[in-house]
Amino acid sequence: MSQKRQEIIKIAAALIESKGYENTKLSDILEAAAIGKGQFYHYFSSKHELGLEVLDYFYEIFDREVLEGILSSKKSPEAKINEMLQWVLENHTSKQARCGCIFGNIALELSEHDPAFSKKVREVFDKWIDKLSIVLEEMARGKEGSSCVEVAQGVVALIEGGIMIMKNKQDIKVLEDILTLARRMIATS
Amino acid sequence: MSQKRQEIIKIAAALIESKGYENTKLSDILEAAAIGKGQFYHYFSSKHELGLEVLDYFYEIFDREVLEGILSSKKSPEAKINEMLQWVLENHTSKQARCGCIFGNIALELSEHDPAFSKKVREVFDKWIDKLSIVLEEMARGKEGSSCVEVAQGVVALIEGGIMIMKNKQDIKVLEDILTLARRMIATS
Amino acid sequence: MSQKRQEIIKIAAALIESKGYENTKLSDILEAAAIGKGQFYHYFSSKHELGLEVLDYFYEIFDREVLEGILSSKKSPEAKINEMLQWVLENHTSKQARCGCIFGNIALELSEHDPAFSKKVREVFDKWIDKLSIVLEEMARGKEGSSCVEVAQGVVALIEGGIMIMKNKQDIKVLEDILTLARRMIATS
Amino acid sequence: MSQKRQEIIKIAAALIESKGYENTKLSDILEAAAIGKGQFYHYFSSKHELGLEVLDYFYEIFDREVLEGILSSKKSPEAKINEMLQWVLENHTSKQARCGCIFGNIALELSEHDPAFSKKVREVFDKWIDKLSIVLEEMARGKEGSSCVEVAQGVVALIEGGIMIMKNKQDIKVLEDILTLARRMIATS
DNA sequence: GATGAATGAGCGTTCATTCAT
DNA sequence: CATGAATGAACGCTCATTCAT
Repeated sequence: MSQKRQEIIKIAAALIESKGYENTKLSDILEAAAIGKGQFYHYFSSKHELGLEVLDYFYEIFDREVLEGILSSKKSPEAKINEMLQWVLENHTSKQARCGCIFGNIALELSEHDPAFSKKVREVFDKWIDKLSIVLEEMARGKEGSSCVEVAQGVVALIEGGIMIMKNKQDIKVLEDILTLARRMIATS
Repeated sequence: MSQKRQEIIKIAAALIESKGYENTKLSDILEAAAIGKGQFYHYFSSKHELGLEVLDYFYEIFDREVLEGILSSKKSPEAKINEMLQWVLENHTSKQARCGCIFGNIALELSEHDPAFSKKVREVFDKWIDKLSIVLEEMARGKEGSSCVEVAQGVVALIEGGIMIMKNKQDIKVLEDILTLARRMIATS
Repeated sequence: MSQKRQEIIKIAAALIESKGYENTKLSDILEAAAIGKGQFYHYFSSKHELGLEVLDYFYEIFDREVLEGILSSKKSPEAKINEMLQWVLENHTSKQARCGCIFGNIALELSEHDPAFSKKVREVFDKWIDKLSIVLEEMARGKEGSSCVEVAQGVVALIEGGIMIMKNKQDIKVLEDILTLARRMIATS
Repeated sequence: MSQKRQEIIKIAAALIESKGYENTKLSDILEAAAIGKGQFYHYFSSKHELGLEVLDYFYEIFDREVLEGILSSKKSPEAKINEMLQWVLENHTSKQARCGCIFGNIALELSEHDPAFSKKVREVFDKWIDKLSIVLEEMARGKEGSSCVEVAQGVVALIEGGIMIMKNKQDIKVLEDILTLARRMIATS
């Protein structure tokens, strides 16, 4: 994979994360990347393709850091949950509650009319719920309770909804409170 | 208020709910309402103004049916919670899990660059959390537990996140499961 | 002539004088006159017709006050010239150098593509030059000098050009200086 | 500067000179230049920007040919005046008295509502009066008379007013007569 | 590989005028 | 007489994409 191509993806990712896909114009990307139109269309067949690559880029980070790095580690399930929630909080704290979740944003912005984006986002949520569900399973050994998949889905939904409200209020405290509830949801499941 | 104006708002509301604000072109609205450009601008000063009216339109329904009709009724808090969750489920079932929550959609689509939309959405969430929190207070009399406001916020986040995932998966079952968790979140708070 | 019609002309005249013909929208006129579209089109067949009436309205004032009231009076030619120049200065002083000459404005704004406007403006200038020329003739009895018509035309041109520069600079002093030169131009002709 | 850009400016200049700024539609320019909308907006950010460039284009010609080429030359003041007046006459003769003065036209069409245009026109008039005043000063050494600046302003006003009347009458003779008066105004100052 | 000039369908908006009541 | 809803052509402008060099 060309290095320039990766650089373009990274630059576009930052723009799309903070401004949204439609609202990030190709000219914004070209300017930020300091390249011409010809170079862009040499690396990508369309803005749409770049968008999918950007989604992949975010997915790779999320997969490496959270799904693999945290949820698939050798630590105790409790520690894994803790670290995941901590990761979420830190991620949005560093962006000052401004960006929202890129997957949720894309889900709502483009899912409806673009099956390719929709599919990718669905895979992210599915995999997240799946991995989380396995961790919950570890915790739940021998205990009664709801289906771990459903709880995992609930935790993801709670986090996504929390991020949405946090972004709308521009207040990181919303997310902190939500994560506390996520902990309890897991504990009482 | 003119009847035609109301009709345009209603038609636009349906389009915006299912396609999003930016992706609903003025020409879509004109075609659906069978009117000309001039007539549109006779009733509205801009697409933006229409968008705000559409948000008001949804808020009025939500306020009348849920915030006032259900959460402010004389029934038991348990019944009110039940009816609210039921309303949410029915609302999205009737739309076949296709639209998502109009407030959440707008929140993510426009919050960032349009303060007017952002403010209206914030008010909806705030009022919903506030009313729900009062109901939770009624239920919690004498009991220990988390702050009702935070739990209410969590319930709203859970529902919003659940609707987002439901829409992305195009599967109403997601929402059913999420609402079950919402019940438990309230019960164990 | 209907009184309402006259009222509309007067209101439109004020708007057109200060904002120009094209830049005065029909809706501005309707609002200022507090009438509906139907009433307007009852009295006038088009904006264009109103424009011509407005030009007539200004011409009537100019004719009554200057061409007849001053230039055709029984006073000495010197007094008549003096009063005419004084009238010009007072007219623009009261409007704070903001409007320019309505005839000059229309001449430049519409002459090119609208023969009807062009013709009316031409008549105003012709009649002004003509009347002024007669006064100059009275003064010149027995003296040598340029043709009075040409001097009259020069005085009118000087005044119009002076008003143009005055408006552009938004400075009434320009006009004062110009009128001094007009006096000398007449004296030395 | 791109050659195409210059070509567009030149074509637009001819249209705007003869039809006015507002009355020259973008589509007229595109058609005359045989280009598409996209190309236009590749070179200019707006019609407004083009308008200012067109004004600059005319100013450069005027500055090079008249302000510098004639008024700042080493010839006698009398010759300079003569050549300037001759330039004005030839300029309008070649355009068959149809266009008027572009600076005067813009002054009256846009001065009021567009400060950028107004400022540029003001600078043209100021510089013209200034340069002319210096020439008049040369002529006046040792003689009594009015302030040269005021006379210069009067000459410019006379010319501008004369062009206006010439355009309205579509008759170059008006301008010839006016220029004769301008000569006398200078001689008797 | 790389440039940026060129394309053109589509956007939201304006506004004089017409027409049903 | 009067209303104001309705029309629709035209406007300036956007922007992803294509193409000649």
